[in-house]
Amino acid sequence: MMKALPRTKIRDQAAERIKEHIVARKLLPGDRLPTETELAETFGISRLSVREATKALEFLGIVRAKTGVGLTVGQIELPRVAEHLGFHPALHCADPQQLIDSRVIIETGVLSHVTRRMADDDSIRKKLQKLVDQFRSARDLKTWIELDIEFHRTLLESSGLTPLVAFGDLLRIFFQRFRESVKKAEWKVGIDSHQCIVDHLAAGDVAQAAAELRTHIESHRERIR
Amino acid sequence: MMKALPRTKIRDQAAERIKEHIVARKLLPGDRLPTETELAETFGISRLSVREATKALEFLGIVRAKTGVGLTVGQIELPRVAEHLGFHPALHCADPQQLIDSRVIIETGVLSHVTRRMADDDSIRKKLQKLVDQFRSARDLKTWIELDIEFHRTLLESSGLTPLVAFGDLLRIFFQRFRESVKKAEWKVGIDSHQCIVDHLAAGDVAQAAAELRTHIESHRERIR
DNA sequence: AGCGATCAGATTGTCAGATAATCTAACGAG
DNA sequence: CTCGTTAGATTATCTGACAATCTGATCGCT
Repeated sequence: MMKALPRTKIRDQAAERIKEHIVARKLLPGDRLPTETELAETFGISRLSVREATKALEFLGIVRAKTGVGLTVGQIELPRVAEHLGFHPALHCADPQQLIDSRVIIETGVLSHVTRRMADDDSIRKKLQKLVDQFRSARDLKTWIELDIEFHRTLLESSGLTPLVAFGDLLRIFFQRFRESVKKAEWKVGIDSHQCIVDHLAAGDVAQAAAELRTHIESHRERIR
Repeated sequence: MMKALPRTKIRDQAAERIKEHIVARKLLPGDRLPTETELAETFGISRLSVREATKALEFLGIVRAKTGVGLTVGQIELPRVAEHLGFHPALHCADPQQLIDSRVIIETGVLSHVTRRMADDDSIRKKLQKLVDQFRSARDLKTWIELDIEFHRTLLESSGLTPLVAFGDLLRIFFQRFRESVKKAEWKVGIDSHQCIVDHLAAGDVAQAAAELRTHIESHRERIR
């Protein structure tokens, strides 16, 4: 199996060896890996150092650990990785205008997928409509924010494109503080926009829905300049 | 500072708290974090459990540790992430068709930004053209792949929207294996597509450039079904 | 005064030994 | 046959400790 270790940080070497083991054996998600104790013996290191390595790999989904059972090969899910993209300088230091532009591109870009799926599944329209109705009867900023977020997320989800849902979630985190500065009158406009977007989508009119959505998202532009 | 912990895996909670701390304090790369011992005291857990959390974060670059000094904030570096994720594409859990759709949306979505900037800065066109020329004179798969990646990345970069560049880099990691199965004749078609895209962009024709780019990216669709 | 060497203190890296928590399979009772 | 219990296996977390590395302060020499 694997041979004992040379240099650098012991846990990093262990992590590399585990990866090598997975590749060499052509292991797939769900396949069993040696136990922590076995790995510790094989590498000639402490079990806790093995754990440091496996927790690192586990963070990315490469390895799965189950108490009482053992270690298995995991799988790498894009949304989980995307989640941490928030610590990438491009997001962390992003210009607010870029956040707006990025949201516009993503959200208008998925609309053709939304309308196509909406044509087959009316529950999509119903779900969005329900959010608009809830928004209309909401009375405080906190709820408006939650419902606005929910609406836009549901829109992305309705496309079925999980990578973009993940990315939208990420942008949302950085966008949060801008929502908090929206005035009461502007939230009312926002409700009408959401309704308008749902109506255009229901009619299969991607271009009009996109135009409305763009205007809606860009309404933040002046306020956050 | 941070308060003591409730539930689930203790190390995972610790990792989340550390991330929250970084975000709440608006910490930047290089900024000091509490020491392992301090974190252990604050969270009311063992120092080794703190280490399991920090090693996980360190694997992605979010945290840096230096013997004798302490912990600092790091940042996500996608080449490092790519290395970790790319070692065994069989572990990737991302629907290929969704990757294609997402790429189409992102890359066509930035084109109006590219043409606008290209009108003011001819070096953008020159840079893209140079990549096409290099592509045309390349003779092996590895170089074709590199240049294709470089072209698409440059396209995103040319928009000036750094969040989308980072996200495009992430998508690329999951897309890598599909590039490797492209046949020689298809790479030649790819070269002409790149040229066509550059020409349309130079002419300020976003719609045509978008159509060509969509066709180019979607050329993968049948092969990776 | 400036430079280099040494040392003390701080912090991470790794370990040994141990108990707690969770899962699975086997066995026994109804 | 089904359900409950138990034993064994393995991960989750802990205490206590020493090793390795870094940084800043101090001292000695030129």
